[in-house]
Amino acid sequence: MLKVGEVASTTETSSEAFRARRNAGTRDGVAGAGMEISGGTYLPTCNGCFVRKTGACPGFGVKGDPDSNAQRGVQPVQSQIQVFPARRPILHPREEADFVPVICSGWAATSISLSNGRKQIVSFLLAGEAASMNYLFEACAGRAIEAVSQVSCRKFRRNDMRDAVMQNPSLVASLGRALGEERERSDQLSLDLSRRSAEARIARLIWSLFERLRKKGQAQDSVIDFPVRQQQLADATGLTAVHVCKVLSRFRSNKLLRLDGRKLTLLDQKRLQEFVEWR
Amino acid sequence: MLKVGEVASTTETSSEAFRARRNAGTRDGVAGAGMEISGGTYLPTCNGCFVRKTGACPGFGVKGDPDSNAQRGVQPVQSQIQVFPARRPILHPREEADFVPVICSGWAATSISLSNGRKQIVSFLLAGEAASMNYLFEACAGRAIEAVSQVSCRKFRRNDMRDAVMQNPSLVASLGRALGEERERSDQLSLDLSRRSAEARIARLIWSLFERLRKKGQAQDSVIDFPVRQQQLADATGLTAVHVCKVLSRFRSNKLLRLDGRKLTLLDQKRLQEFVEWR
DNA sequence: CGGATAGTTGAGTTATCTCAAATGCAGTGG
DNA sequence: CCACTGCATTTGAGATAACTCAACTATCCG
Repeated sequence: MLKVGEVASTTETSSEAFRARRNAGTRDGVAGAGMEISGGTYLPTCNGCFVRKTGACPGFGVKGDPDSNAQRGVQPVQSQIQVFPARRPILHPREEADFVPVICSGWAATSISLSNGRKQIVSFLLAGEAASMNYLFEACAGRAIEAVSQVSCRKFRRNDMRDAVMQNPSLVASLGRALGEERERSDQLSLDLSRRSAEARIARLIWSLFERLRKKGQAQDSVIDFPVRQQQLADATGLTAVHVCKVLSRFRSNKLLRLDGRKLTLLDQKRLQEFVEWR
Repeated sequence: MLKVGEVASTTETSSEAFRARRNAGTRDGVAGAGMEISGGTYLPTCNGCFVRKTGACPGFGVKGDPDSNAQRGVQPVQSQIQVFPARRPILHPREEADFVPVICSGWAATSISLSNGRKQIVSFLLAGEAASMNYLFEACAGRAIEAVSQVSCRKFRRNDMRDAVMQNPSLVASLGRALGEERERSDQLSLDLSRRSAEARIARLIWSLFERLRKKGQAQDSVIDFPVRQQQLADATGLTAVHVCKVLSRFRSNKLLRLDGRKLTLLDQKRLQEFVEWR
């Protein structure tokens, strides 16, 4: 069983962890945000990310998986899976890494920082998301990745991964779509930071995280796990932690949402969504 | 001779314009910012962009061009070249275009807008720059492109272009590098918008534009053509035109730069560069 | 239980915005 | 060549969203 800090190097061996998860996960048809084992250890809970389609993920290279390319004779790409406790760095901003990092469970964040400590979180990464398609080509210089909640992260060998994608037109198409989504998000981030009010930025961030989890089947009704600190919300919205706090309490008193423990409940999706589209 | 608004469809025919330019351009070894013809018409002045390496640009598919893949038997990709007057839209934000736009001469800007008119310029495009590598895969939904100065823009058929790139490993590598640069720039933009002062944003923008032109050999000493309006500087830095004006006049009175007519002179590169690295 | 981390609240400051009026500059038509 | 129009820039005065600082409380974790 995989413990915090342990590394499992693998081409196809450590897929037991995945198989265990998948069985547990599909038992009731709902994928939870993380399966807690005695002692707070989490197992991967992703439903498969971009890599799954390539047939390169050992977690899904299992016979009979309809989404897997295993049957088509694609070889899994060598990878390591590794577990990080919350708030720990996963990848340093100047690390010349030759791998593609993928979040298998938990929440992570990618950020860039000024030397005076000021920081911008560029994106949150949820279970089943590659950090960025850019890693297929080269390390994202300057970007740090850190764990928000406890995270398990799989690192695929870049060159093998890239070649596997390039030789398959339908994967190239997926790559293009993924790159497009990244671009769209980063455009919207710029627009948020420059032209939207603090309220709108926070509402939009929360809404988009909720939507992403909902699409993965990880929202129960209108409540989601929300391990993000206010300081991190501030880093993601270009605000101050103090100001985030004030806006959030305004939201609370307006009955837009509830946020306690590490659970987030959307109480008035309609009004919240107005922020998303406008202002 | 190509006039404003005219369209030249071509696979390799309209390369005369390019050949003319190249001859003129290389006469004294310096590429000017635009070759003025009687009546204010400009001809392309790029030194070749990403597309040149693919051998797909008819402007450079000429025998004996060492950078060209023409000798290696690569077919030029079908394209149209088109001239736009300053301040005119080149590509509408929701246009489902099946081509890759490349700026052959002049300045353009890509931007995204809110429905209330607020706007963020995501990048300036200089002669010899593709609008974004994303266009190789799909249209950049939501992004508008508009001419800043007079622009000539070549549009390559997307699918042919993409296939040409994908089947050549060294082009894939260039693509990766280009995507990385785009990511880096958009990361830095977010960081600017959220965490840097108005002074720093403007100084950095000006500095980076200057550097890009200098690398293309389009800076005479420390002066460049600078067709950008203050409103556009504001749209690019997330500020107000009024505030941009105030910051610029502070820069002027501090003898950091001169900016009149449509010429920009950097008077104190050292002090300006301090903004670039810090704050 | 104690120390560290995270969140809350209030008071005062400031960078940037909005509004408005004045100036300059380029292009147009007579 | 001139008056006229429309856009870009400049400048000042006042408003405000978000910031900083600081003290306090709540929560987490060993």
